[in-house]
Amino acid sequence: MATKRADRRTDPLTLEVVELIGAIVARYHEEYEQAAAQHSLTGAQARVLGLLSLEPTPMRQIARKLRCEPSNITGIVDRLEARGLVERRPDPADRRVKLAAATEEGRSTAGRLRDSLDFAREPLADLTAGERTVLRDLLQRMLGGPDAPGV
Amino acid sequence: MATKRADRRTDPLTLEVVELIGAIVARYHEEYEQAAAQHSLTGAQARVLGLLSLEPTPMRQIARKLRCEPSNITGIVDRLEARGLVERRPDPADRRVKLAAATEEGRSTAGRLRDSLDFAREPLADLTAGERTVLRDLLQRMLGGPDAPGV
DNA sequence: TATTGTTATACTCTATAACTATA
DNA sequence: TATAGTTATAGAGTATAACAATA
Repeated sequence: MATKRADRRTDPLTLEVVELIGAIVARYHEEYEQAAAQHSLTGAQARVLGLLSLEPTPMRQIARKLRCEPSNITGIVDRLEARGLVERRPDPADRRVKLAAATEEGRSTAGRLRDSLDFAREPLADLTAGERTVLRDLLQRMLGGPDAPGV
Repeated sequence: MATKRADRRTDPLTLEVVELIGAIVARYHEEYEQAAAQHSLTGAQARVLGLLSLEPTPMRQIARKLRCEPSNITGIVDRLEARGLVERRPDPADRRVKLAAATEEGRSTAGRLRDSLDFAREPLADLTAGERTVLRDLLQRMLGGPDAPGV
């Protein structure tokens, strides 16, 4: 008979893939922190700056995207602002809101940081286009891709 | 002519896979911290406890495996020890060394924590054995697997 | 009343430097 | 002298609770 779904959660092949994903996650994080440090940024600062380099964002929304308490964002943006990478602007539509926005220098720093994040790009370059397509599709399904039920 | 390796670092398909890996990393971390919190552990405490549940380990070696300074391990083990999950033992071979070891309760907690880390296992169960094999091979090559040059 | 951002507080993680006890 | 573990210190991230300004 065919393998049951429950069995597929604990079989050796699955555990092997779980180990590999753990290794990928550890390495990704390490290289991300390293790249941030090369620009004298902490990981959290780099994530916020990367977000703001795309578009000005209310403090509360930054917290939602980073999945942390809004009170933490105050300090992180304070430190980025002190370095001239970010500025706070009023929101014309709602005077309670403050929009955090990357400055010109902030966008430049964010861009250089993105370019230095070679971890994922570099090893992927060794795969053929076909292999990368397969990898993309499998990862999408793992995350609950476009075809996933309930999305 | 064929696509050059350098181009394969910046083509849309590669960037798409990079995005997906970022999403996997974010979700993995989030669920790991969540699982740790359910046992009233921080992420760092959970990682150390997981390590010690495998075998007693000198303080210095824990730091090397977690890639942090040895002085940090003192506090983390202190807190785990205060909760009875870990104990310090002398090393008969070298009186400078202290072996941190998980207690019976510590091993039990580590085991329950492992079981609750369903993120990777659960979505993988939706893939067939063939797909999981392909995924394993691709991830191995990304990490510089057995066939990688220079290993 | 509810929401936005901030402040105050406490805890943890982190790196650095100096200390102790061994080797 | 070199190494293992610790202590002291300072900066950063985190959650919680309370607050002022605005909606």
